[in-house]
Amino acid sequence: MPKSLHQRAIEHVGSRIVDGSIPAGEVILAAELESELGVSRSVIREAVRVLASAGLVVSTKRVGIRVLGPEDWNPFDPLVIRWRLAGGGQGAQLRSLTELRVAVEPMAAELAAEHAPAEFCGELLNLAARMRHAGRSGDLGSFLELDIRFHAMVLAASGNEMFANLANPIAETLRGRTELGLMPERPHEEALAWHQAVADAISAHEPHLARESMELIMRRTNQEICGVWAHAPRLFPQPRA
Amino acid sequence: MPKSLHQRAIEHVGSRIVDGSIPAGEVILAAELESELGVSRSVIREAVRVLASAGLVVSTKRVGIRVLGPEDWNPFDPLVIRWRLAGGGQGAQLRSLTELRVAVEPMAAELAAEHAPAEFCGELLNLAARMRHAGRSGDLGSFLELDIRFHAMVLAASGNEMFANLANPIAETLRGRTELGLMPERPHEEALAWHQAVADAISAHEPHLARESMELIMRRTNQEICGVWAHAPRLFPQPRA
DNA sequence: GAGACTTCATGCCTGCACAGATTGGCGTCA
DNA sequence: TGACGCCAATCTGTGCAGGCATGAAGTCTC
Repeated sequence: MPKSLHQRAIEHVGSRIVDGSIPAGEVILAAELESELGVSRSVIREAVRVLASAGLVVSTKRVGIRVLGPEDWNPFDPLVIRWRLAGGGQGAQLRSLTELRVAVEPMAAELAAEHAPAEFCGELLNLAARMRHAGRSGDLGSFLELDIRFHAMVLAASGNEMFANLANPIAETLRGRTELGLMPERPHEEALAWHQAVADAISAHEPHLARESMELIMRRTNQEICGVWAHAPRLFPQPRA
Repeated sequence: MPKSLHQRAIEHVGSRIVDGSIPAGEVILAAELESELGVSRSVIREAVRVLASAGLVVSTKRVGIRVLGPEDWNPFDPLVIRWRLAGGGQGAQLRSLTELRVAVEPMAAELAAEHAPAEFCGELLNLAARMRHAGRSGDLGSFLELDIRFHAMVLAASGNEMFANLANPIAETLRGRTELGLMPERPHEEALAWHQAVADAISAHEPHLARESMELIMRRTNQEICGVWAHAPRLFPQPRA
């Protein structure tokens, strides 16, 4: 599937910046990229503009396109997240996203219990039942996809569009977790019960119970993931802004 | 200060989309924008590419530049957040950001207590002391700026770059809250004590205490903000993805 | 209703002029 | 001699104008 030249240019440069192939501080010239990719100026210029909007580069006259470091990247940019998950900084990205999940999902469950429309409640109950079935029969592939849809549904049901927007990176987190073999052979019976409890509490409009049930899930998630990547270096910006 | 034509084009089109002047579904032509802004194609094309990366538009051959609706916007894009805060959707944006704060900041405080380098602890204690002084003397302007720096410092001290990146929108949230007169005449003595407790707990490396103290702050914040904007409509995407 | 044809806006390319930041040379002065 | 300040050359992104290619939408025919 040959995408547009524009997208390929973004991909080519952006992925190399995020995986460290092009170090921060490096200065590249638009003309270099033109000949390197065999495309014209307009393609390069438009791609650079998009990369600049993600904080990956700044372009200044007479000097060129300066590559910025991780402290300047927009960590919520979907492209940045994807490139980080694909490359070497995978562990740090998974840990960051998991910490975000642990913070956000209990709140999302609480809000969902207050505001979720009926369709979402029905779908949540449906998903919880199917998760139990898939989990008990050991169908890990189906379980993963149902798990993804369950958590995306809770985030959407919160009615907070920022929460809902985290569904995609969180889905990638869940996929990454299973790909790396951080999941148990088959889901714990407790986990199945907790998901059911979340769906029940949201459907019954019990915010406090929904939050607590989701916190149980997140507590285990946090142990599973953040323990593994605890050694990965943390990024601290300059204290003085 | 006349910015670059590129930035002005982004601003012109993007702000009109977010504030609803250009409704979702509308199709605009690049040629229209050229004559409307009196700039050349390259400027328009580069601007459209950036707007497309934020999910505001999609451009397809033979049809033009189609404006997308709020459900497709990237709610974490700094430009989108700024435009939403500037326009009519201000209330919903403030509520969303506040809910995000309430979820994230206790977790950030917990992580900060585990990982924060010494410089951050010193600065936090310093800021807490100055906040108390400014708060008791009724200097609300200074208090606001110190409050912003305090919360930004906690987020940075968590060592999670996604949390740290929320400092700017959260700062705007705090400014918006005071501009709209949602703050008390002078800060409550309790609030001053809670901020001090957060700084103390982080400095003493007591994660649980840091989280609980921050939760006290957030609980009040949530009451102050989300109560006011409770009526604003919530955005629910389609349950079926 | 299926397929071929026309249409038309974006995709992509190229040449040119301009603006502004860096660099280095030049002259001045201590 | 050496350090400083000014100015001009230079280099690179910014913006402009125009061209052809592409492919999706609509139309027409069978």
